[in-house]
Amino acid sequence: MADTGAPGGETLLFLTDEQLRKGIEAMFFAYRGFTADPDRILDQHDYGRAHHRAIHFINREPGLTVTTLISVLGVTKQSLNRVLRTLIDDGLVESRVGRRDKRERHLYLTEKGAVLERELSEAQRVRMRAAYRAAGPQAVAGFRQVLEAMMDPAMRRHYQMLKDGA
Amino acid sequence: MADTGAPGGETLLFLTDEQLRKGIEAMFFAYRGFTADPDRILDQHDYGRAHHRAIHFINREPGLTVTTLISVLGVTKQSLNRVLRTLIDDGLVESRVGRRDKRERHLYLTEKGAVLERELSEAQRVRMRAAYRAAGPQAVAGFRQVLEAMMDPAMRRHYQMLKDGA
DNA sequence: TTGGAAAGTCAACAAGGCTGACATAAAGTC
DNA sequence: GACTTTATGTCAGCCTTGTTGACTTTCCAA
Repeated sequence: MADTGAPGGETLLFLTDEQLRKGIEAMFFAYRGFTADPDRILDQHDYGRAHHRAIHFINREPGLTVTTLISVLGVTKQSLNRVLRTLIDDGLVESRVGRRDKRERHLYLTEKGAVLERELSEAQRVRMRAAYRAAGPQAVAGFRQVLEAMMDPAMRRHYQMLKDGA
Repeated sequence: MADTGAPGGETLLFLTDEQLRKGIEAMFFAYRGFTADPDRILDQHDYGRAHHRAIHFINREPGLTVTTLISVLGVTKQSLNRVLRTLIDDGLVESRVGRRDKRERHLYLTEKGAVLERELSEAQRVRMRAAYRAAGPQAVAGFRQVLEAMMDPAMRRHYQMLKDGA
């Protein structure tokens, strides 16, 4: 498919179906790379991607409640619970009863949990760093802009909230 | 975590752990948006994401063999076969015996398959288009550069091959 | 002619989504 | 104080989609 013939061909070239398709495929292939390194580590520990995600956000926002984590991850409580249960039983995550509201459970990584978190995130950062370095600062800015625009509003809110520090 | 104190602080700011983490989270949240619209359509048709992926690449490269598709998708033949079986039985995909090598099966979308493909990819393009438009051409270029750098070499080869037209 | 590649299939299993139902404790409301 | 709502946990069952392993058929190529 060639240019749509829309006015300003050059500047709108990036909106052709062909360009969009390339973006779609880039997302698909890149996401595979994105998860590949942590996946290998998780395998060794008998954990899955779901554990990684929980660990990531508990580390990011220590003391967050179960409800918040459910909302960030976009899964059901039953689904999260299964994962959380093993992490707590294995001593990677601690669940503390809320002080103000005793119904709430606040989640924290234990030292053991923090160790795994660092291992996972460092592996992921290595690849990210290489990609950033290869592409350069301008590209990185664009990368983030497009990704942000691609998020659902609810997800963008979570992202923004985490964005500028806890 | 502040600047590493490395030389050229400003230009290397995008390589801090904090910046890398934001990129990681952006990937996570954006990928959810990326798959959300097709997922809704697939639900209605009683298909899953795996079917979408197969349909996408068969459309992209009509006549590709099962082995190639397995390699592109990065799954086992048993896994692909289950998905492919339903698509063939439902009349969305046609499997033709190879002319030169009769062991090979070449995959094509039927008209019915092409209809669903267009529905799915159009939904995905709508979001992509909006994101591209919001971010602008420069950002899009950067987006693609970073994603490309993030891929595993084997995946990048597939991407490149598809990149410049079939 | 024989070895190996491409494909298909069967069986079994696991991770991680989901829904529905039900239980408990703690808050909040009237 | 009784009632309702919220947060959490848990049991049971289902689905998709990934895995491994075994075995078969077809057929190209050395």
